[in-house]
Amino acid sequence: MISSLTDSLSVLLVDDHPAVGSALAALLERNKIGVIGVAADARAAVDLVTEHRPTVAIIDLGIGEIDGIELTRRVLAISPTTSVLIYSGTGNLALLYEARDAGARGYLLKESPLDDLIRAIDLIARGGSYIDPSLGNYLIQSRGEGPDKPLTGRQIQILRLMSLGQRDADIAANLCISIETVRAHVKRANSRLGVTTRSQAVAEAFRRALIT
Amino acid sequence: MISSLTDSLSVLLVDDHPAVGSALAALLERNKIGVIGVAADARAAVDLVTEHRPTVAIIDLGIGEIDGIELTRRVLAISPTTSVLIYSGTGNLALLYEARDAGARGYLLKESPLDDLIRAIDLIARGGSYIDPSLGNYLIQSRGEGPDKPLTGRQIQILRLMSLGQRDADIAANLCISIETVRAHVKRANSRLGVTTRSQAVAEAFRRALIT
DNA sequence: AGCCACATACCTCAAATAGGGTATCCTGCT
DNA sequence: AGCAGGATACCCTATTTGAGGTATGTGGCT
Repeated sequence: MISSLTDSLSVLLVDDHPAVGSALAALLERNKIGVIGVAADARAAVDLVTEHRPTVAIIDLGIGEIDGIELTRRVLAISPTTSVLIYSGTGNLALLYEARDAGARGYLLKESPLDDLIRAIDLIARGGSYIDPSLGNYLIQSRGEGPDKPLTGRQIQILRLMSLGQRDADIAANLCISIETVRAHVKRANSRLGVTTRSQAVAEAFRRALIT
Repeated sequence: MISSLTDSLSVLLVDDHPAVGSALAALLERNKIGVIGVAADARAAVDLVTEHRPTVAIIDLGIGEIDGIELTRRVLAISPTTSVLIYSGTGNLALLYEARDAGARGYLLKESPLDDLIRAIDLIARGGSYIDPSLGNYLIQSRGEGPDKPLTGRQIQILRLMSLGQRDADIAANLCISIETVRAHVKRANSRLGVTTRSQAVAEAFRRALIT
C-alpha cells in the first residue's frame, strides 16, 4: 500500500451514479480505506457527514455540475475537519477555481489512475492538497490570467458575434480588424473563461449573463 | 429603370445607422423611388408609418437583431397595406422564418446588388413576395426540416455536452456512439435551429431555454 | 405492409478552429 | 520614465468542424 495512514481513514463517497459509487467504495475498501458511506445526492451526503464526520469526502462532479461545489461548502460548514476531494470528469478550470474557493483541498480527474486517487486521499487526509498533475501544469502556465478575471469589452463583443453565428472572417469584417486579431481575442477569452471550445465559451458567457 | 411602378412608390427606410439609412435613401431617390422618411429607431418608424402609410417599409436587421421582427408586427398592425421588406446582413434562417411569421413579405440580404433591392421593392409593392435567391435555394433544399421544428432529445443532449466544452470525440465516448453519429446529430440540430456554427447553436439553445 | 422519424454510421473535401508562439502600438498608472 | 494591460497582427501545426452525400436498423403509426 502507498501509505501507512490509510488504515485509519474514514471516507465518504458522493456520486450520483449509485453503481459508480459502489464500485469506487469497493476499490477503496480493497485498498484498506474505510468507506463510511456512499451518498447519491446532497441530502444523503449531508446526513452522513453530520453523523460520521469522515476524514475525507470524495465529491463526484458530474459533467459541468456546479452542485458539488455547493455541497463542498455545506460539508465544510458541518464538518470543518473533513477534507474535500473533488473527483471530476472534466478539467474545467473555472470549476477548479470555484472548488478551491469553496474549500476543497483536492481536485482529481477521473481519467487518472487509481493509484493517484489513493495518493490524493492520503495526501489531503494529512492536511495537504492535491491538484491533478495535468491541471497543475495548466495552472502554472496560466498564472497571470488567473480565475474569474473579467472579460474585456472586446472579448465580450466578439463572443456576442460568435453567438450570432458569425465566423472569424465575418467578425473581422464587421469590426474592421484582422481575422488573426479575432482569433487572438477568442483565445484569450477562452483562457479567461477556463474553457476549451467556442461552444463552451458561448455557453459560459450565457451562464454569466455576459450575453443574452 | 426596372419597373414602371416605381414612380408611385412611397418607401420608409428603417436603419439604426443614420448614415447608412441616408445613403440608401439617396440611392433609392436616384432610382425614382420616393422615400418618405428614414427612421433610426422603432419609435420614429412607428410615427412615420402612422403619418404616411408608406407602400413599402424597408426594415434593416442588424446582426441577429430580433427587434426588426417586432417592429414588423407593429408596422403591420398600424398599416396593414404596407409591405415590409426585411433587409438583413445575415442569412439566418431562423430570422427568416420569424420575419415571415411576423408578416414580412420580402427578405433581402445586404450583400445583394442594388438592382435586387429595387426589384424586391417593386415586387412586394405589387403584392408579391421576394426571398433572396441565395436563401431561396436553401429553403428549397431544407424543405421538410422546416422552421421551428423541435429538436430531438438526442440533439438537445448533444448540444448540452457541447456547451460543457466536450468535443465530438468526448461526446461520442460519453454516449458510447461513433463520432460520425455525433457529427450527424450536430448537423441536423444546426439545420433545425437555422444556424451554421456550433457556437450559434449553443446560443440558440440557451435562448430557447433548451439548456441552461 | 408501407411509411416516416429517429438514431446509427460512414464517406469526402474545404474551411475553421485550438493551442503554441512573437511583436508592435497605445493608454493609463506609478 | 517605465511598466502593465489591452488591442492589434502574424507565424506555425494538428485537429475539428461544416456541408454535402449515402446507408442501415428500429419503432410507431396507418
